[in-house]
Amino acid sequence: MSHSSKSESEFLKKYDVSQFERPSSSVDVVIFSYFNENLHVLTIKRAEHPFQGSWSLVGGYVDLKNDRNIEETARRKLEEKTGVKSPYLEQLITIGNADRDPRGWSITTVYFALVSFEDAVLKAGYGATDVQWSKVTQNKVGHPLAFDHSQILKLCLERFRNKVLYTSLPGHLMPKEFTIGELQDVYETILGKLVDHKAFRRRILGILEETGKEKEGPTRPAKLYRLKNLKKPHFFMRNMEGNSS
Amino acid sequence: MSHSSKSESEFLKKYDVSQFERPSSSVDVVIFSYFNENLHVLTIKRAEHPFQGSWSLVGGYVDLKNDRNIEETARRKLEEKTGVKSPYLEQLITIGNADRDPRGWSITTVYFALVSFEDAVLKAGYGATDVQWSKVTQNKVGHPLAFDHSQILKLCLERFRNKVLYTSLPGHLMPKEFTIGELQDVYETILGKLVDHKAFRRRILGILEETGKEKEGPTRPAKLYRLKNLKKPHFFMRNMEGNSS
DNA sequence: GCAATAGTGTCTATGAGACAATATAGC
DNA sequence: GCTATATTGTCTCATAGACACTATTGC
Repeated sequence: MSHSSKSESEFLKKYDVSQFERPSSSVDVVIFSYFNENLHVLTIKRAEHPFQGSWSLVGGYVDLKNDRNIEETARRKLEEKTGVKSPYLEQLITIGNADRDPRGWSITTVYFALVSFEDAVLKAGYGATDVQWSKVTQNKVGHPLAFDHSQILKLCLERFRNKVLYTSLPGHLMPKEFTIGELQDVYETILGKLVDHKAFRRRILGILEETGKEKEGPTRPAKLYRLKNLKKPHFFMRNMEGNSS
Repeated sequence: MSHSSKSESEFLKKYDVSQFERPSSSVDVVIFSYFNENLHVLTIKRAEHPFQGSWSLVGGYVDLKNDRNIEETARRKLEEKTGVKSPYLEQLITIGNADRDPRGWSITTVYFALVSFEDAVLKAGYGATDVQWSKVTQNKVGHPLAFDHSQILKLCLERFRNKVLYTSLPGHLMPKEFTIGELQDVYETILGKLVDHKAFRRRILGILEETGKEKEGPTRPAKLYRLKNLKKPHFFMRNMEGNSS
């Protein structure tokens, strides 16, 4: 501690954390999953005021006693509602202003998570009377959301959609083993447009590995793949189509 | 207010904002500029504890009375030190944990800004005894930084460097009019490697417009350009070279 | 055989990398 | 002329898009 000095430690001893008014600090997690040919986002029905009885995204206050950092807050909330322990989790943005919460100045750090539908076991838990997957269509869910959560969802979808153009992120929405066709369906749903299957295969094959198994069906069986190096997502050198900026 | 109800307004009336302990909320701004063939970042010498007398990035607490949102906090801090009113400003990341500030749990939202050297008029102002551009070399400045600011700077440089591969961001470090060669120098400094000049011109010309003027010198004069549509930065469809992920 | 889905072959278009060639200034 | 820097020409290479073609299943 080269910067430390007697006067600094004395300063800290006398420092009063409640000296200035602080905004509230929360974390929201936009949890996506894919099933029934649709993207879904996890929503909870709020048990308490404000917005009691409204649907909202998953979120909560940072727990200064138990969370070591804000990402832990996000993981805790996510596991509390879905039971999923190591999802794809990425920090999206932080929104802070005087108006977003009727209780006053509020700052929220928004994460977005991708979980496989099979892995999630929903549980309302503390603060919620219900929890459910809400179908995402047209940058929205079918009901209004509390606070500025509709805006947050929209922002998140835009970022996700853009990132899908040059990453393998949708792979994290899949079960452990899947066919290229199934993965392409997910890409097409998220992007809202069809993708050439030859170009898609060529591109995506680089980050998949064969399982040796096949998916049986009423027509020609498809090879089952899994994601290669699950550590970090892959970034392609080129975007898939129309640049969105 | 469809969600509102008598009980909600009563709840709000009785709501005590100091009920739960809150972390401190600050904003840090990594302000970059380019001159003397080097990237520089703005640093201030701290007037107060903690880290009194150390150099640090520009930052400060959110002012609940005067800032309408956290981006305004960032702009306020930036203008306070540089006088620049509308720089390129982008939110980078939010870091929150119990250890980064000796005063306790602290959350900071980090922005990064690009300003033209000519536009900045430095002023130490409140909380600083000095302010200066620190030369950036090897992901670092020449002196230690307070708090976790060295880490934040490194993170910021990595993100910036990566973004330079597919955007026109370095254009915001230039004076209003500049030559393609000058812009290429900036790209090369940031990336830490040489760039083929033909490929660079081809790519960058799409987002520049001629001023009709030329830069005189001891050799062949170079055309002066300015950035096209100053509104939003351009994203190229392809990266410039080795993908960094 | 047919229908349906899986998977391949192959041509074109775009734009980056490499690098040689040419242009224009001061001397 | 020579030097230095600016600017262009052009070949190659990687990879996306388009789209026709072949393969394998159930019926």
